[in-house]
Amino acid sequence: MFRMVVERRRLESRVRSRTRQAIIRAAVEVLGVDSAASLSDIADAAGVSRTTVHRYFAERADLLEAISQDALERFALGAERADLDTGSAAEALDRLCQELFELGDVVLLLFSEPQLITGSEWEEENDADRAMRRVVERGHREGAIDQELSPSWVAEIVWHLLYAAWRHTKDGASKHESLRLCLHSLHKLITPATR
Amino acid sequence: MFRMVVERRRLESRVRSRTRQAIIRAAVEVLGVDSAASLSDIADAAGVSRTTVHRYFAERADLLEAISQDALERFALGAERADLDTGSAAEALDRLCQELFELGDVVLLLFSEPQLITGSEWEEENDADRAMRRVVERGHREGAIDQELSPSWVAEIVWHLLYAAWRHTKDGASKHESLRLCLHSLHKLITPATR
DNA sequence: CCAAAATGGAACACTTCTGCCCCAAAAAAT
DNA sequence: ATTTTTTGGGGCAGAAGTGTTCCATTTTGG
Repeated sequence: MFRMVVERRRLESRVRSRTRQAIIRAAVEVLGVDSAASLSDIADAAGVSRTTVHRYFAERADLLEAISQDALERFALGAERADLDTGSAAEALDRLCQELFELGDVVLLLFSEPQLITGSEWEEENDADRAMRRVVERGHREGAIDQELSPSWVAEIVWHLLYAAWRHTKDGASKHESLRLCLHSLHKLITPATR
Repeated sequence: MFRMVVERRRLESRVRSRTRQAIIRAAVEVLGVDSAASLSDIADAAGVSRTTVHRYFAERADLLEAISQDALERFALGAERADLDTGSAAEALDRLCQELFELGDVVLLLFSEPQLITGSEWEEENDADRAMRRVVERGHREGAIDQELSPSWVAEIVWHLLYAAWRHTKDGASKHESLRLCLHSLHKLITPATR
């Protein structure tokens, strides 16, 4: 009896959490194309009524906040999956890029909607950035990454290369080719100058 | 008598053209920060009444169109000033970057408001892109630019490096240091791999 | 100084989006 | 099978932005 009461509301029901995810994903997709899209547009894309959207996210700002959170979590998960402490720094950075490349639509949205990343949780270094910094510092020590390039600049570049690659796919290039170009460019960039 | 009539409306009066410029510049600045800014915001930033904005640009879309045109012209002017046929391809590309870097706020806006570059005039290669392509092709012939990197990819990268550099300044870095990093990164990127 | 050009301010109707409410229907859980 | 959960649709009031008009005022140019 007690168990029932306690467990009943501990987590969201699967139905609700699936619906919530669907709305967030749809929002990312739609807002990526038109950052001024209305909640109706998002609801349609999610295959849900506008009423339902409001049930999950009372105000538009709440939805945006949720998108922001979701993005951070997905970035963190990608960084984790990249298993950065294995192999050379260059290889680790490669794997990180490959993981983050999968999140292209999120990257696209964050670039085209800078308002989203003005929250306090973006002020401090997020998990992906922290992961990048660690790899770059390791690369510096191991002599695999140009010392002229600060970790923050490398991070900036990585995000932009990912963005560029993703845009390249939107222009018709294959995902594989785009990712290849992205990694090739990154390699040349970070390789220390031969002297 | 005839001459007066003919010349009177051949061009806009200096007053009008100055006001028009002020509105466009203000719009670029304001929309770069918040792409959903209202016409009132833009009018305020331009030091002009909303009525006046409407006098110059009947609809919001007309203002956006004007911004788009203005951007194209400024890019073209930058490409022209870069004097691309002088010196090595790498040097020419450097100069082009330096010119375009001056247009940071425009680049910022175009990246954060992709809707702006969906017009037909952006479909075809614009002057800056064409200029880049020519330089890259020259670099390929002269062996100064990695043949693996297609002109379109180099162009994509250049825009992103410029954008990254401009964002870097928004994060507190000096313009000079940002530009230096941008050019340094570009050099490493385009230099053919030593084999 | 005078006429024309350019601007500012206020008001107006119109549209769109938003946030909220209620109730009936559908889906899921027990 | 029935009870709870979740959803859809409709309506409604309020906010905000837009496009337009009219008139008074300022600025410009001759």
